[in-house]
Amino acid sequence: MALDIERLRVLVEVAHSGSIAAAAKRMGFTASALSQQLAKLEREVGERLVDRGPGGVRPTPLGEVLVSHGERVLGAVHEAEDAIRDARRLPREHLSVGTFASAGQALVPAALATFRRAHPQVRLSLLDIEPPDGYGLVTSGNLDLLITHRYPDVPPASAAGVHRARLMTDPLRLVLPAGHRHAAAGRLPLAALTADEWISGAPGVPNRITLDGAARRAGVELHVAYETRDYAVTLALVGAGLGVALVPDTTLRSAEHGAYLVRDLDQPMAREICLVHRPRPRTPISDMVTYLHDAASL
Amino acid sequence: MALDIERLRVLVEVAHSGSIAAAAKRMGFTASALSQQLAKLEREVGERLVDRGPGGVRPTPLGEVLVSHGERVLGAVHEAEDAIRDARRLPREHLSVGTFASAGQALVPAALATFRRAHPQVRLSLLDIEPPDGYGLVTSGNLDLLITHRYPDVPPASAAGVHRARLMTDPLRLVLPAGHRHAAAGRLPLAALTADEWISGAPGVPNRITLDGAARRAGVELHVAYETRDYAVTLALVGAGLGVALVPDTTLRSAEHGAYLVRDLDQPMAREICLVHRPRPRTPISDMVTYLHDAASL
DNA sequence: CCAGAGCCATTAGCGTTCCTTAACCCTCCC
DNA sequence: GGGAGGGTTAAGGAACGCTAATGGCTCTGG
Repeated sequence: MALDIERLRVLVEVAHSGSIAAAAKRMGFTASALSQQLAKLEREVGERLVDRGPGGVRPTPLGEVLVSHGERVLGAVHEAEDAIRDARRLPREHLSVGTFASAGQALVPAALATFRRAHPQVRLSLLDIEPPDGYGLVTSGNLDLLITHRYPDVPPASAAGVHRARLMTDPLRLVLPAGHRHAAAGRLPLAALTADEWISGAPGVPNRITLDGAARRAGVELHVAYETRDYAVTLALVGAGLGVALVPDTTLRSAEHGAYLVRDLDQPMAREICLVHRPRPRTPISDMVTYLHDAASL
Repeated sequence: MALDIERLRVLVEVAHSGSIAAAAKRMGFTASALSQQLAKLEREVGERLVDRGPGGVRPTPLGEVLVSHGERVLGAVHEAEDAIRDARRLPREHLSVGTFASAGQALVPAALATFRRAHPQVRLSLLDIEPPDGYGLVTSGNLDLLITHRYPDVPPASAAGVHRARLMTDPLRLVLPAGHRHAAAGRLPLAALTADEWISGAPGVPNRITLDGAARRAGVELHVAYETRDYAVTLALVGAGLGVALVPDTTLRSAEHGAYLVRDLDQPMAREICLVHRPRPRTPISDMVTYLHDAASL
């Protein structure tokens, strides 16, 4: 067996993109080309590597294995290219940063602005990546820097082969409608809010996992009436008096003030915002890490 | 810059083989093909990667960098292939072992015989590799197992990315001609042997480095009159009364007895025999490691 | 000193591979 | 039911990489 690396790259890109068509667009090929290469790879391996479904493809278990190994191969290639650049004293001309939606509002713009002043010649690209995705993109070198988060009770993604460090701790604060019956309280136990309707993510969304875990530990049952993962929508719903919610502090700081009150739970919780990158980052990646830490410490 | 991985493989194979022609033979291509691929790679990188000399080529400094990265890439590909084999429960059909010359006499044959009984369907290939070479072959996956050694005072090869463990300690013993003036002694200081002619390797050969280091520490000057790295030749020279030498114990045990005496230095020295392989070896590599440990403990 | 052997670079030419185009099948959704 | 998005298949054409042949270079041996 001799795996062709270009085909491996196709598999990885397809897995990252979620569909053959999207991967083809990213790579500048037609979907037909990728389909053929993928079929050939499956013939070589002797087993299906992706399940074709409507709306896209998903790797099979064996496909997952090969994707993760393929990411390591591509990562090693990227490191080789970086080494050549370093040895020849050539500057890096591109930097790609992935971030989750709610981090993009305050943290990232400030750091990006500083970066642009310091490295005007480096082309920046920003990519929306919802945790816990994105680790594979860092491993394969497609992504230079990933800004991700870890909510309480959410099992941590494996960071094998990459470096992950906490950027900041972001408290999850309690948001109540104006005029809520507990508006006078400073800190509230979860048990005082069992009669309220909650606004959180759908099952599986980090915010929801954290909320469910807290409820379980407090021995209470909460009623999630509205499911959204968008905190702007959440705040609008709270402002309309439809329920209560847990919202990260950074999101509140950059949000328009509305008809809601911010309080805290008696058992404080927080999400961690993390940076993920390949080991031993060099400039300009290391600079961007610095700027992000600066922005986070304000 | 987008490094082509097949060209990287060419570079690595050429570096390992020491010449384009030899690498071409190994890979089943013509020398012309590899020459072209190598030239194209150099054009992409923008700098020379190998120095063409008579009798072969040697990597430039930048070439060395790219070779070591290329080895990691190829190693990751081999790991991917192994993962596929494991996932599909397919047996491994080939195992390649590299060893230095003087280990092949007792240790390796015993282990290989056991291995052949346990895994008759696995094709074995044995390769002569003189330390400190061979680590790159393990990294790239071309070699499954490397039996190497570390002599005192010899700077250790970097084992980054691979696993190295001591297989056994092999004392370096003093060999004197029959009838030597110190034949009655059991242990001798190096200072007692400054009048003798020594048999050792040429400068740079591990045996010689160890001997020079010991002489330096003892504050004495030794006279190396005969240079050979072949211990059979060494023993024959000693037997002929031409000088004294340091010879590994394992070599003595598998050698024909001759007209020489075996004694020890008062400051005992030993070489270490080490096994090098990729991390997390699976069967049958792990079995071979076991058999080698068994053979070493006899 | 010259002939021969090795080794590498170059060029011409061929063969294979891979990509694109185009058409068809499928599911989902308005 | 038709359109949109996604995946596959078949056929042509372009590009890439290999082989073969030639020439230059160095070292070696008679």
